[in-house]
Amino acid sequence: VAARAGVALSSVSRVLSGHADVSAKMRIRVEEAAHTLGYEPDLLAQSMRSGATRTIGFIITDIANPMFALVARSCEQELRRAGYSMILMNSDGEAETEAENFAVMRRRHVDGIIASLISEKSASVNASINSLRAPLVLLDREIAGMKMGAVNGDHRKGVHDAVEELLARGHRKIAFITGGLDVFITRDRLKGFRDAFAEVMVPVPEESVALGGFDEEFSSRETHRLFSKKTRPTALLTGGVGATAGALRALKKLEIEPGKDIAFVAIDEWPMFDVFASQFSSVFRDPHVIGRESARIMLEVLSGAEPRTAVVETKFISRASSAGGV
Amino acid sequence: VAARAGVALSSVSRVLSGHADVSAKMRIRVEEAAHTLGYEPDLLAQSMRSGATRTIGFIITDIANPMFALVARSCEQELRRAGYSMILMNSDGEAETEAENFAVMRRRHVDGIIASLISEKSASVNASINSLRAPLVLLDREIAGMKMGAVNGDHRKGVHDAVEELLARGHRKIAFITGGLDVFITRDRLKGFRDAFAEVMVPVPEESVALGGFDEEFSSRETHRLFSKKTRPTALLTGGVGATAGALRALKKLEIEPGKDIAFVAIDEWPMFDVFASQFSSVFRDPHVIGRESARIMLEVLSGAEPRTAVVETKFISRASSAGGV
DNA sequence: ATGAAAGCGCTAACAG
DNA sequence: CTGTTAGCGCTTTCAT
Repeated sequence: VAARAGVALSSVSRVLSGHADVSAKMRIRVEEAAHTLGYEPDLLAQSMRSGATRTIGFIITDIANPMFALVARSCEQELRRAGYSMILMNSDGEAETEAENFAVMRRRHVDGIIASLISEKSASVNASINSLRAPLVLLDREIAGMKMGAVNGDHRKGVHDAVEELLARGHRKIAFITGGLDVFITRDRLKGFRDAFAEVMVPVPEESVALGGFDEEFSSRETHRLFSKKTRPTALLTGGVGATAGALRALKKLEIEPGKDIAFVAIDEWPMFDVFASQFSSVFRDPHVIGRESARIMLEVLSGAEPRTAVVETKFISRASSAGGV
Repeated sequence: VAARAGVALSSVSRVLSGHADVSAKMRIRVEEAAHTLGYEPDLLAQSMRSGATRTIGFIITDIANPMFALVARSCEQELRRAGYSMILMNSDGEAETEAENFAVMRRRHVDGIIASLISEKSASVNASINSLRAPLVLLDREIAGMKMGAVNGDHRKGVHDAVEELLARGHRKIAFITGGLDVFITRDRLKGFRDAFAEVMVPVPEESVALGGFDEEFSSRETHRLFSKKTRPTALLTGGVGATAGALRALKKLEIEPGKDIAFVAIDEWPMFDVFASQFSSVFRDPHVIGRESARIMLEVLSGAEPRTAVVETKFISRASSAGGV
């Protein structure tokens, strides 16, 4: 190392780690030497000593989901500014892969993990989490009895407002397609859905609710099933970009025009939404805020704070498409 | 460590690293002990010793660009299967940030870097690259005199075919908006643009070519400028998802309908393209192939192979929108 | 075939 | 205030 400044290595270390107890002379001398030698600290060795890698794991189903890509960007920015790097791993929708990703993160000694779990219920997940030494921040997931950070959307609100409007417009048979009940986000959305019906004392059309997956295939299949019936729903609500994509493809095939033949509300927006889907009502949440908050909570916890839950608002934005199907 | 199998640590190491020269008895005994103790190797210490971190840096402008998100997903999958992890860093369009990202990667001792540089020309980039010990794979960039891997689209082909069709339909004043000439991708696209004009002996409408940035703002501004003129172009070609988004927003404001008032071809597709933009002609390239190939080239180089350049085909897909504006 | 010991680059504890 | 020394968890000579 740059101990060729004529001093001991420990003095160098002290200077570069900004320790007190160093003379100005020493400081200058070392800094000069370090500079001319183009010295760069070896983060690996530092990590090994300190136990902290200044590395955060980011585990999601699929970075190609535009919502997650936006979250990841803002999260990475925030982490980077604080001197942390992000290790990205996709779980590809496989619980097994997800568990393996957690294991890799543990072996890599990441300082923390920000994750959107496939399911809160799977055994592998709980094993992964329990054996984790690093703090965890979950995105729209809730695991009881564990103290961890979280960023949760106020999904109930957005969905409630959307359904409220649909009900006011006279819709009764409202279809709702999104992921399964094994994740907080769906439970919260469903709550909004049910609450809106309850408020106007209308029974929930259980047979039109399809909760099973965020993937396009599930949504496409369920849309087909629900809208091929003789008495099809008059409105459709899809939760998540994948669900929306699958539903829209299916509707196209069925020659049902969303916003005209049926009322339609998309939960979550996607790239160029304003250009191509500006007539679509939506339930909006700001992915930038989600990413930023998840990073901030993580950084707080790493500096000793108690983990907290950030709630991100969702907003129903009524546009032309919710006026269809009447 | 699990030297409580009653043997020396070195033997344990030998067994777990699959070394030869170990008796079957020893192997079994150690594996058993390792298993019961739930031993997991410390990747950090391993890296420290071996010098290899099994970590690949992925540096791009913005993971929220859907094209890059798809590339990143496939790339990460491929790397993960080979036991490597991906560290993601966005450059946010800032050369300075990009350079800093390279520096962080170096300090982290990543085994390699896959990057889509902001510019091939900036001083900071060349400094970053030259001081890099790790192999580099570039995405659609070409830096002369350096031996490195690359994944380049055959952009010339796709753009050529698109412009050829537009010219055949009688268009002469064809606008072309995309990034600057300081990156291979633009130069290759421009070549296709020029070649198509040359083949039919028509002069290139230089005043309608705006090469300056992949961001929406640039594209939006240039679209405004070009299509506000008295003799506006009759066709528009936009290179990249950002450029397309910016142009479409501007056209909307100008009340010019792409595919009807003017012919329109988008280079690169985006999420739900098939649902909302199915009438749009496009120049398509498969991001999955790009991501996969970039990972493969990296893995090859890491196992001692010479870096190579993979060429990914691009395909002009003619749809209704290229028939507009005649 | 196995054990003992050195060392990767750094920081922290202890002397001086 | 500064130098010396031990050790993070692992792999790898070098002896046995």
